[in-house]
Amino acid sequence: MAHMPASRPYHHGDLRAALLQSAERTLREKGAGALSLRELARDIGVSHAAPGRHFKDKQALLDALAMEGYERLDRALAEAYGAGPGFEKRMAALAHAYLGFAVEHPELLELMFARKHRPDSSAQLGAAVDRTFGSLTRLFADAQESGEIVDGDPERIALTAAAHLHGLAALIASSALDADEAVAGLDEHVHLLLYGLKPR
Amino acid sequence: MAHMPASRPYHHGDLRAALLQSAERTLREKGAGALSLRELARDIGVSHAAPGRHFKDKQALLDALAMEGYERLDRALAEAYGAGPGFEKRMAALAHAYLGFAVEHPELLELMFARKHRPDSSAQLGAAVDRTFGSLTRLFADAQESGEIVDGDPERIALTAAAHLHGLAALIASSALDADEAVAGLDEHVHLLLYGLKPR
DNA sequence: ACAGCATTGTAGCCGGTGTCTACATTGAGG
DNA sequence: CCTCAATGTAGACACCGGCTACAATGCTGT
Repeated sequence: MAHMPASRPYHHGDLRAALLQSAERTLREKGAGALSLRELARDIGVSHAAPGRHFKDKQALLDALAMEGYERLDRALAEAYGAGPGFEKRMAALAHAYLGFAVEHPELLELMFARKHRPDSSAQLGAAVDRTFGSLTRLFADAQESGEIVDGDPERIALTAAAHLHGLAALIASSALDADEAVAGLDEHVHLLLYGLKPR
Repeated sequence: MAHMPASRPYHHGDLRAALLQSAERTLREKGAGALSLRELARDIGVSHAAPGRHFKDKQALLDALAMEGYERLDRALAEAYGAGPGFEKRMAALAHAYLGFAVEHPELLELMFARKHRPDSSAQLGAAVDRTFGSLTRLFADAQESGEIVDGDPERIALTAAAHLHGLAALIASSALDADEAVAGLDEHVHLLLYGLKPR
């Protein structure tokens, strides 16, 4: 089927994907609060009840969107992790990747870490969070073995770095912090994280 | 009108405060998404349009709630700052105060750092953020003078600490991180922040 | 090939919501 | 005491999410 005829077929083909795509667009442009299932359906050209066949309710759509966000963020972090050998290089790459994601998709980040999820989705999303911070855990486990990082519970150390990055990202996403400024000073931030606030 | 049983006076007296109080309650109990102006009005016993006299729209109410949140957080941080002399003591107290707030009022924290605010409110809220992190800035400025803290742009140093704390708080509020666990390991986190991840 | 059936889309309804406007009641100041 | 701004009310409107009954479609087993 080369082209869609003037009259749409009764079945859309892949409504679910179309909904997610359109939803992501309006999320980016108008924010999560302005997202309406009916408007999505109108834009796509199906009836207002059609989305209900693919998402149990609105929150299910938002959760699916959040999952997509985690996948994207994971890819970005994994790519950064492979940016080359060397702990500090990788650390800097991960930091830039995380903040870059926050700058490019602030609404999505907010959605991913929103506290309102359907109970059944929250398990998947929790796993997604663990996966996301997994790159960090791996990085620090490796660095600890080679003695580049202080001893101690690796989980806690990874959490320290994760909290630091997520804090910056969250402040950017909530526009409490100027994005460009934060990115510009990011290397210095990473340095402070690694070497501490106490003089050496 | 005829039927007013218990003869509530036509004017409520302080509807604005009552709205905020009731809103804060439902925010705590059912979350921000479940907040309805009409329901608030019903609970208080006024007509559905009465809230409109005190808040231009729903977002204005939420913004006012967020402002209250900042005031509370500021008080908690100021109190922690006065927890006694000594940089490290104050730092620990601030950290516990911030995370305590996140544990007790996760929905409020999310609301405070939501990215959807009325344009006119966002200025006030931005100022509130600065005020909130002001305690940190002050703390680090003092510590820097007495040589307890590494040299460098004090704003950036304060932001490092702020990001760290806010990251932990945000992860708690989004229930991506277990609250008790985070609070239990908080002193260790502060230590890592101060002394860095690199071995000394 | 084709009958049966699960999947997907439709139309209509319901209760609820935010916001607007016209009107009613009140209390405070000239 | 009289006016008038502030506050509360009632009704309307458009929209939304979710449900149900129904229609069109396409897959699968025989």
